[in-house]
Amino acid sequence: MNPITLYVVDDYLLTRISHRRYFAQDESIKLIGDFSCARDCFEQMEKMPADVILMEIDLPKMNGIEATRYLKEMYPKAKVIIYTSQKNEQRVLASLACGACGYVLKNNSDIDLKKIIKMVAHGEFCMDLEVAKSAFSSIPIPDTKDLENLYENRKLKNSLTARELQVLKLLIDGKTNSQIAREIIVSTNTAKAHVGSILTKLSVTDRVQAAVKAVRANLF
Amino acid sequence: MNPITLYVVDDYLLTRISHRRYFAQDESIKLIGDFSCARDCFEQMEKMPADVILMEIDLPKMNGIEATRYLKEMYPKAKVIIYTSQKNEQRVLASLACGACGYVLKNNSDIDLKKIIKMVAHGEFCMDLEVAKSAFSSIPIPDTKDLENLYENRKLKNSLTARELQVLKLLIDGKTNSQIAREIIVSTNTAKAHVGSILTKLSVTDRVQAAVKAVRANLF
DNA sequence: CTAAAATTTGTCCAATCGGGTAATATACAA
DNA sequence: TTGTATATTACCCGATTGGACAAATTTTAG
Repeated sequence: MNPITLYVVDDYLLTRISHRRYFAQDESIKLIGDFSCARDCFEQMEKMPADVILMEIDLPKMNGIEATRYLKEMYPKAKVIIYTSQKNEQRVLASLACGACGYVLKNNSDIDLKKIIKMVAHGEFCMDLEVAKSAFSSIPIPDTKDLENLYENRKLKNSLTARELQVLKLLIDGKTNSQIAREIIVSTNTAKAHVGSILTKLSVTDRVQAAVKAVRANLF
Repeated sequence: MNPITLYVVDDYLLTRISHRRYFAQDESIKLIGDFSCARDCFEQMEKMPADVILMEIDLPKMNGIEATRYLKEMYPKAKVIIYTSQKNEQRVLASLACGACGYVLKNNSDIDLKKIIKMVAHGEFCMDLEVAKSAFSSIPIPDTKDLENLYENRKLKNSLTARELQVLKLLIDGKTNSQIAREIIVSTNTAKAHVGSILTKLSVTDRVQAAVKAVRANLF
């Protein structure tokens, strides 16, 4: 089995040196380069792409999240692991959205970075449990009893007709009844009627509540 | 080091048998019980809590996601790994919200379940990369350049005064101007004025758009 | 084919909304 | 101390909204 090739991007020299030591006597992971900024890493990736990139977020010029997005776009097979000291929820979510395959905290002496790198290289996604907790805390707990309608968007969607869904989407865009009417080429009265039945079906009393309910249910 | 204790919950007998074999000759992971339904697992947990529970989702009576929520409530230290064959996005999100520490696909011959169990027991969060991709696909990619305002909810929040935020929250609940006025004990005119400046600051033209923008930005 | 559901349009009316303009009071910072 | 931002209230007006009721046409499903 070929060793896993690894790049490290971290602007702090001592961190890079410590990484070099840490991976030096390892057979299965080969640290083939370390960089103080994203651009240097990109250049090297062109010449010799690595399997895994260990990425700090706080970097000069281009930050690690942006760099992750770029790397995933250019090298979809490359695995980026965020390795930083903050577990800011926004940053975690942004990292996940940008395609990071892991998020590990520096100030966690307890973890085995090598094992995580191997797991990620092997097709797993890994995070510190602590990070996962804070990142997933914003996911609402659904009605766990009904597996088919966990987040009830299907229930909602199913209760509305195709036309009503179309109208609801426009309603969410903030359109008035007459604007909606113009868009779907019916009379204002018709648009009003559709909105009316949407309100009834969603059991709300006005379009604001309807819009919020739909957005919260992730209908659009 | 003590071996990791493990329970398996899966209603399919052959799966349980195959697990027994799989973990039989392992020193570091001790499979100390397997159950065909959640209730049996709960009973046993009372007598002897396990470190890790491997949980199918599709179970008779109580499903695995509900069971996960229950277990995390009763035994916060226990680690639940969802082990199932579907990667339905809703189910993944629900599992994460309910505190699962992992989500592994059955039909992935390539993975090393033992390694994952060890990682999870050790305080990591693990998922198949495939699962992660589908689950995180709904997270919007933020403005990656501005680390401080990744999801611009802070930007939004900062531009509004405390009073306006209070009004915005009520607006999102679908309250009318006069209802808002009653709640914060001011005149209807005042409430109207606040709503007006909210609309201006969010650069939208009506309260529906304001509500949607606020909800989308995860302001509430 | 037939019954049910969805789509369409209309009218009336009271309530609500958003914009504009303006004035007063207060608190906080330069 | 002197602004600048915030909070408060008021009035007017046209546009929009939601409820209620009624009815025609089209589509869909049994």
